Amino acid sequence: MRLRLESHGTNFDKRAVLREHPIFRVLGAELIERLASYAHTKTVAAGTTIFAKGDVGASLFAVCGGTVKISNRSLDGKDAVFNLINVGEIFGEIALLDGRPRTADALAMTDCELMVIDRREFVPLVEGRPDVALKMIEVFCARLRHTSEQIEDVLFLDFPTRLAKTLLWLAKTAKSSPQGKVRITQREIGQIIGMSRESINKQLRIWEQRKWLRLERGGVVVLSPDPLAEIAGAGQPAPD
Amino acid sequence: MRLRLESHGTNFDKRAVLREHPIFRVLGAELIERLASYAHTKTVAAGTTIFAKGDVGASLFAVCGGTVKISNRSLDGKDAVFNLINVGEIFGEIALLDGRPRTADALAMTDCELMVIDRREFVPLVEGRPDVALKMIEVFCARLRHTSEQIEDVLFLDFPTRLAKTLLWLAKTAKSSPQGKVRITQREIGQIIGMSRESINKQLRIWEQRKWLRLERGGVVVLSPDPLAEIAGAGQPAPD
DNA sequence: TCCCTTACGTGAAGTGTCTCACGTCCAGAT
DNA sequence: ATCTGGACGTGAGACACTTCACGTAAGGGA
Repeated sequence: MRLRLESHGTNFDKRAVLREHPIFRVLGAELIERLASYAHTKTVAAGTTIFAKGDVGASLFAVCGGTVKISNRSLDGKDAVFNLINVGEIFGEIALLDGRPRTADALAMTDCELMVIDRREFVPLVEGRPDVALKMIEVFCARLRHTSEQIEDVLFLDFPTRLAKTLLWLAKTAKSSPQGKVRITQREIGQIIGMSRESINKQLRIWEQRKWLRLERGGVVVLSPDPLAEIAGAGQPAPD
Repeated sequence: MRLRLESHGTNFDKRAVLREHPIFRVLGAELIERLASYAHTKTVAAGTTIFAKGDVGASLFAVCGGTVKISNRSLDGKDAVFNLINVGEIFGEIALLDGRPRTADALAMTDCELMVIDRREFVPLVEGRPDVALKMIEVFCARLRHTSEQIEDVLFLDFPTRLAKTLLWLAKTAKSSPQGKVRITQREIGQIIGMSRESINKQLRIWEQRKWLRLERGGVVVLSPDPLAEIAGAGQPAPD
């Protein structure tokens, strides 16, 4: 594991992050100050495991920089990616609030800057501030909608449709460079939609020949999102 | 659709249900009284659609009797069952709290007695009572854990393992008569785990020949749960 | 009582995806 | 400058599951 990055305490402004964050900005300046004094920051290198499934640690993480992969490894080594968490989002909120073991692994895909808030500090805050509780509930609702949609997709949609959908999601959501370039390996795409690397490759090559995208080592450049969106949105027919 | 059941207002004690319910019993007698006066009851016959995906109605349902199926229909008519809700549980909490359209269909599998609480009444309650908010968050956490596990299962486990697991879940959770008899059709089992009726039938017959269970019209009787539990728990190998 | 719908049982044929096997190319390490 | 591991490309074969087609049986309504 490379260590290109040193962990040196606070290297970004916790208060600013909290003030800008959709969940925490409902707090007044006073509570933000209080939270910021509790929270500590953490800088981790790409490849670091932030927590693993089964861990009992109960903290909330806010991503201040980088991308975190929420995934899950089966007994025979297969990986399933549930979600990618980017700047301004949070993760680990389930174990934070019910105190039970973590349901998945969290892995830093890139070098990451994280803010860590502990259950001991957060739960009293929620108890005293119903509006924070409601914000958290909103987060849970969004997660639940996302997860339900994932199940739906796996059960209902065929492979090209899911791939198109995932590609667009990655291009929109994740760390895509200026012109829709998504930095992700084909193997990782396979782990997100639960298919083999080879299958991903075959479909992507078909689309590359149609000039809808361009394949590079460690990345995909989406050239024309529209036909992909049509496939993704079509729901059933799925032309190819 | 038969109408063996008449809908005649309050035919069970709302207050008693609220007092006994894991979520609502944290409220004092006063708030229970207030909620009970807001909530109305509803009795629906088996087969009734309680709400459909895309509906904007924002109410919470508590099941006071019967079983409700939370499912989802694909464009080509396939059904996926996300969850079965039994006595003492609630459903519809996502749309209740974020006010967005329903993510799934809710269908009465049996004649059902429901209690309905509206967003207008519930949200102010949550705002005023952080402990209720925390209880709701617990419900969300449980849902999220269940849903994540479903995804894991679909992606990682092979067919017999999933079937064994589902069978045991049904026997424990659902409306099983005294000796592990589960009242469910093979088609419905297929919809829960996302496989064809024929595949379900073939595997069940293998197990029937081993005397692990007995098949009946509209039901499965689990005779010896232990070997099934072993298959379900095995995780990967999956003997058959 | 006779339908007629629904559920179960079962084989044959078709097919999508995985696995395996291989080769190529690139990037960073030594 | 070479080595070496990872990522991509691509075909052949295997196999699990689906679909289709059919038959049987049970229950409910007219």
